[in-house]
Amino acid sequence: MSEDGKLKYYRLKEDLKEQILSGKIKAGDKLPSENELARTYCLSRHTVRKALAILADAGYVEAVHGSGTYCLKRFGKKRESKIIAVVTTYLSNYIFPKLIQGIDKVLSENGYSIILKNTGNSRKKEAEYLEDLLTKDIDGMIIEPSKSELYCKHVYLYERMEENQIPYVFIQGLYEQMEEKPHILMDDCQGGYLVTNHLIRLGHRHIVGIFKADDRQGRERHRGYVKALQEAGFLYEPDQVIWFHTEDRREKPSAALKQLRKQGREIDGIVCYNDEIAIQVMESLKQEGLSVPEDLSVTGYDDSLYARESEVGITTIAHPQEKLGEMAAQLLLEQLRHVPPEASRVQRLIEAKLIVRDSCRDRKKQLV
Amino acid sequence: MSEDGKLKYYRLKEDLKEQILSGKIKAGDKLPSENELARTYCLSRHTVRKALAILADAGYVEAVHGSGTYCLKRFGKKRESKIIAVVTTYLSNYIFPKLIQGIDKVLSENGYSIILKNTGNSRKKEAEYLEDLLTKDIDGMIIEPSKSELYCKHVYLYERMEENQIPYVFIQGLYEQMEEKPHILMDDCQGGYLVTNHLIRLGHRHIVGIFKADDRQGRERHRGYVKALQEAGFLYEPDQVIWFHTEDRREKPSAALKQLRKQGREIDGIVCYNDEIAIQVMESLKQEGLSVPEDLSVTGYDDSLYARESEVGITTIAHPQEKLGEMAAQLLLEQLRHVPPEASRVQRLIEAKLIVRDSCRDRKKQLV
DNA sequence: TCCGATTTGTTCGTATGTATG
DNA sequence: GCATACATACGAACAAATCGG
Repeated sequence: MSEDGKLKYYRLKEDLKEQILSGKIKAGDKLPSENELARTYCLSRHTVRKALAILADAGYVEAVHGSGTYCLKRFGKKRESKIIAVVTTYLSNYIFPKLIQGIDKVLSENGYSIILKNTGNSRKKEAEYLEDLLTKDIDGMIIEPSKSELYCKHVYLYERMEENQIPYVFIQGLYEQMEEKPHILMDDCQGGYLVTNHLIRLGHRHIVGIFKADDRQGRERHRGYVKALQEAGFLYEPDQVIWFHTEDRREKPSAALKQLRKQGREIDGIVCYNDEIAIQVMESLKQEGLSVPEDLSVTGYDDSLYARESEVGITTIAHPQEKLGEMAAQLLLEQLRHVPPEASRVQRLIEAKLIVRDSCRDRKKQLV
Repeated sequence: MSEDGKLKYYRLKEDLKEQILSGKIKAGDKLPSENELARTYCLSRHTVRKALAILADAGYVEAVHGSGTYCLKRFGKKRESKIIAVVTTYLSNYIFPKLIQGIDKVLSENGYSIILKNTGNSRKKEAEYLEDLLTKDIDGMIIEPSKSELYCKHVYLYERMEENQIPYVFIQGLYEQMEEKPHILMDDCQGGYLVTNHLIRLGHRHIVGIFKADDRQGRERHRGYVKALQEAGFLYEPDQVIWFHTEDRREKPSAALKQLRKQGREIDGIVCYNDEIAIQVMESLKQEGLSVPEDLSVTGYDDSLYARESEVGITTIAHPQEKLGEMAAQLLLEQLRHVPPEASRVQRLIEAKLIVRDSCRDRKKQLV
């Protein structure tokens, strides 16, 4: 019934819609007047009006009393919903509050609401939510991709977003195939470089790295770690690096470290993926009777509460998550305003900053 | 123009809408036929159809070909939007992530999306957001009231929510005038009782309390503190309690405590509003050359990272925020399912649990 | 500033098609 | 099959807003 091509108003409606979608009628164009359409299509004006009413209701055109009927810019979207979707991986993550705070600050100031989606770092969930969001009436999206180091199988969903004129901004991570899309990232490579370089300058020579294998941050921090080593003229030994995954994050790092030490490997410094891992490692070293920083230096990442409040303050990397949130929101707003004919290709890296605390020792000086 | 009462179809539409909203026409009722309406209102059938088309579009009625036009159940809401609004006070708060995680878990499992609103504990913002949400197409709301200890001047907005068939659940706090509304709260009184009683049982006699004056939690924890003192037969001295506000939370507690000690007041235990205050107090005591728990015992509240990771583990109160979130979401879902003829009046208190760490000393034993 | 042609908005009458009970 | 009710369609008239002259 709803596809009944016999109905006159339906055929006219479809014909006009096709002309709009194909570009024959462009945004802002004035449509033929009702009487003119009635003449050319051999219909009564009433029937023409019915077809136009449906198109107006669906947001394709707008009738202006006394002037004419005009084709709208963003077909199919009646009005701005003033809703932005924010898709994140973890809510439990200790950096999430800062991030969402930054996003909320900018967006709420501009009258937008946030719809929150949490993937739990699952690709399947991400795809599911993107599909759901496509059915909803959102104006834009800020997305932290799940397992961003893996090839993305649902690029088509992002393409559908673009077809629906829904701009989006990547944060924290980015799929390889989409590196030109607007995004805001932390300079994790630089952060990894900073901590490693810090240890090297304090006279460390045998620096183990512990990194997360299944996200961009892990890979980037590792890249910085390698860069610092090579710059200092040290040989990069893959054996010296421990890789862990989301699933084994609670045991793998300390277990693998014990293993390394059992193999008789000399270690004087450990660059950890983040503060949580640093805490875990320090706990494990303590149990083995080693003290930080006297016997071994340890660095963290994130400048979280762990780093500030733990027994031995952790030397770590601060990265302004709140600012990242703000910048991502700002970038999205720009995209919304310019109704981009050619999508603006803005990408930004946010600088990391070294925070020196008590978990690293200057090995060039003797212990007192 | 949109309020033009001169237009016939507009008047008929408004008249029918009024009859539906007032209950004269009930859900499921069959409306008079188009011809009948045309006769009784002295209109052409076309005009009647226009009015009915608008009502159908707005979701009040549904026309069934060959049968008649019927009044729908949830007037004005076309379909379930599957969106729930979550209104919180602070995003920066260290308990927010747990809370939202619990809410998200239950709601996303049931196919709902969350729209997030953050009031910054401002009444004005809360009212503003409620108005905004009323225009949006949400199915329900979970709300943490702002400055819940003050009288609520915008109850009318909550009444409008009910008129629009949008159920809501209060969490964390509750306005005095709305104590029968569905809510889920932490038993803060019990928590305050537990820590105070713990100190008393360890032989403390001069227990100072530090509480937040501008939220329900502060008042309730204070109530528990008083209850424990009275139960133990101690005199409750108001001078022994320090009240602070959101604005002076960073200085007031430690400053007022110094003042008390300067006045020569004997103190052997301090019950703090939360872990953050406990950390602040412990820092301040340290500067004065006092050690915790040897010289003074201190308790916190929240079982946050501060309590777990600080130098001296803080004896504190755990309250499962994630569970609170889950229960609130569950309660809201119940409300949504039952489409309550009489709003179900469910209220629940979640039990507090004492976590003993190292910040309290047993004063009945001598120090070694 | 006003006029008048054009265009959309409202309202009526009438006829026919089609689904329901 | 028939009455009833909604759906589509045509024609006509007037009202109200727009816009160029």
